[in-house]
Amino acid sequence: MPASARRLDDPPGSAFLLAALGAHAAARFAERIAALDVTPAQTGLLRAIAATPGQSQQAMAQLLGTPPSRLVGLVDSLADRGLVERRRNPTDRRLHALHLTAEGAALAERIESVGREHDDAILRSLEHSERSRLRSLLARIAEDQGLTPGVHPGYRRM
Amino acid sequence: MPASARRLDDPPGSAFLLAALGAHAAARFAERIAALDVTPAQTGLLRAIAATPGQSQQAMAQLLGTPPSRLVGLVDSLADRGLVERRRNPTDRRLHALHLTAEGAALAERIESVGREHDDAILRSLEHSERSRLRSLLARIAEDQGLTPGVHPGYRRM
DNA sequence: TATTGTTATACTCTATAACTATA
DNA sequence: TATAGTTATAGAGTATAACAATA
Repeated sequence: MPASARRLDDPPGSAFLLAALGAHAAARFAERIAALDVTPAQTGLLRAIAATPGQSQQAMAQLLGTPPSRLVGLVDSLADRGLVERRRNPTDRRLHALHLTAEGAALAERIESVGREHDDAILRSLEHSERSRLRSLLARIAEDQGLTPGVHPGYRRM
Repeated sequence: MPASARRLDDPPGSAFLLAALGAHAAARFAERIAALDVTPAQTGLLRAIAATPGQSQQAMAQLLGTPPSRLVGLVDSLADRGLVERRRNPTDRRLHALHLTAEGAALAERIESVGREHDDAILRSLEHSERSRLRSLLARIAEDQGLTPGVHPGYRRM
């Protein structure tokens, strides 16, 4: 067997494993939350509003790393269902502060709970000690790579 | 602070970290190989052909988990550049066996080398012993979750 | 009649840039 | 004139299903 073919048959690197497993985890999560009739992007926005309510759409767009125009559609889709509110700032009427409604907060908690089930399903083959070791390794990489905690980088041009 | 808000401020689970880091790694890899004028999907196909040459497009589509119609465009894009060859089977002229050309094999090796640089960049914050521990944890999850080794699950409806 | 590969069509997602309303 | 948000438009990527060639 020629050297080139041998090399291509080699197992791919850890970064590839990470990408493959990440895509798998994301797809499985999307399936779970589809039962709640929300998309991953909507979920991330709900999470972000819950974590820091009252921000303007511009500020939120910057936090998530998305063009403001994309945020409009996401906010619309949640506002139409009464999950999110735009509150106009009386001082500067250009600003729309984002808040969860009571239903939005309730849904966010349901999603959080689905997330825990999802976590267990993905990590079921690891012991508890291994899970925390994995978690700390991943957290270190995420910090080193400059990822914003709790924000999926998929909002940035993918 | 109410309980609901506290919970939503909690760090997300490991599966979320995995998804976020995987998307990040995939995006950085896409940037690197853009210099070679190939996309991640093309890269995966080149890899698959290199690993198991001579397969029909149907067989390849099944291996990658993609509709055969999607494979046509990918193969076209590589064949137009002289990287991949369709060889018609004289016995059954419906079948097109996929092979790399010499240039295709050379490009596949360049990509492999870019992949190693990419790996180092993503994992630079970990010691060597930590990298192998991470690798073995990820490999176990991948196997438990039924991922085909060396194949990115993104070929399946995303 | 069944199968391989291809093409045609339509749909989803997204970014860019023009536009409005407020300041 | 500058900024927040919105709308319009166009492009990329993909799946579904119809189709042609071959068996």
